[in-house]
Amino acid sequence: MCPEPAHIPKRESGDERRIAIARAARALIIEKGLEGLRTRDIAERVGINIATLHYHVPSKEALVALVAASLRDDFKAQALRHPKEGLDAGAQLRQEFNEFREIVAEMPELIGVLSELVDLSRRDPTIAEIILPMQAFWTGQFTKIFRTGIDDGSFRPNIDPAAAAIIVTAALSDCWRPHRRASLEPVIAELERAFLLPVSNQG
Amino acid sequence: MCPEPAHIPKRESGDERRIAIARAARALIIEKGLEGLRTRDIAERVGINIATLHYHVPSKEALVALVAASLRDDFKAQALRHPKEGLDAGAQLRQEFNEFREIVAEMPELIGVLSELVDLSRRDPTIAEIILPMQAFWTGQFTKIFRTGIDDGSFRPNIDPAAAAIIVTAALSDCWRPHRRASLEPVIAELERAFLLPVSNQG
DNA sequence: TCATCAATCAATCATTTGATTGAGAAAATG
DNA sequence: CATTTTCTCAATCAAATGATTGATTGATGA
Repeated sequence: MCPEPAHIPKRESGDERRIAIARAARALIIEKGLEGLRTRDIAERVGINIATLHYHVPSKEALVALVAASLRDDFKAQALRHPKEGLDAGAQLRQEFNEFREIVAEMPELIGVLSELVDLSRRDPTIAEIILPMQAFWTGQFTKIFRTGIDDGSFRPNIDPAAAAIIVTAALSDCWRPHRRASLEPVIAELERAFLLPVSNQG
Repeated sequence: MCPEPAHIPKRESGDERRIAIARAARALIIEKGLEGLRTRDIAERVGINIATLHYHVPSKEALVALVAASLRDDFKAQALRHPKEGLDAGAQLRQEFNEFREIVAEMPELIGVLSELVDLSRRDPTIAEIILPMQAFWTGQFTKIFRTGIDDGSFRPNIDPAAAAIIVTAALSDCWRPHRRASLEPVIAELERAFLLPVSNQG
């Protein structure tokens, strides 16, 4: 079923409220952590009653799932923002780095909340179902890039694509933490040196 | 002599109790996450009353700090278990990898709890004071190794030691997660290829 | 033997917290 | 307008939870 195409807009729609709730929840997860997340705080930040919150999101469990889904949606939207067809492997890798820079700049809480939910996925199958495919997608993007780069000779030939992809995503995620934020650019530069072959004098 | 009569509830010294409490708390943090950690559960696992728990550890905050300190102690003990003097840089790097393998094998919860507390350090200065120096120590070990390896010519000469250390520690920590555990060896192998120079055909 | 103190527990407290109820307001519908 | 549906809130509940109290137990030393 597609979303209703040319229907008349409702009043303050439930969808908008749910988006506002997810946004507030994400901010609060960053501020207080998953263990400090309270439905009352979310309602207050959105500016609604706790009962209204429960009208739109039936339970706290569903709320965390909503947050997970919102992360996935934002992440996919970001991944589709930049075309990667026709680029060589090195350019694709740099494009991925740029996308990460944009995420850190424009949705600074995304990686942090994602990191908390990846932990949560260990013990919550509902969340795992949303988060793990998303993580697999991100790692998979790098894996494909590494395969391409090995094939066209621009990357170090003895790379293990899957292992390298884990290293890259783990390093980038780590640089999201405040006390590591300043290291993002040096880390990206080091990752390039680690996997790209030095360019000889090319035109 | 110290044989233990099994059926008699033995009274333990304060230090022993605190160690048992920290151990139980670590296990429960892995099972339920920091957000699912309950003082009652800890007391039950240790086999003591909730009031006794509060006698030994005054508050939940202090309890988490106790866990952080126990992580630090275990981590330092492990770091001192293997001598690294006199080894060349490559051997030191492999020694660090071996220590990590031992931690994963012998204290499988250490890295996971550490990861949760690193997150917590973002918002809790008391925990940050314990955890961040510990993290800095670990990263610093790798930084020193990379400097040594660059100097003696066994590592890729254009390594940024600090950035490379972040990459290594982030990648290892990431491999602690259950769905990444199988990737530990490939990731370690890839890290070696990324930073060590090929040894045989060099010349 | 007895006084002292660390260690322990049953019972309970005071909040916090996720969730519900029932009533009502504000659109949408006819 | 009347009716229905959607959305909202004040009040409240029941359970969970961190913490405390007051009494008890066992070890130690004088």
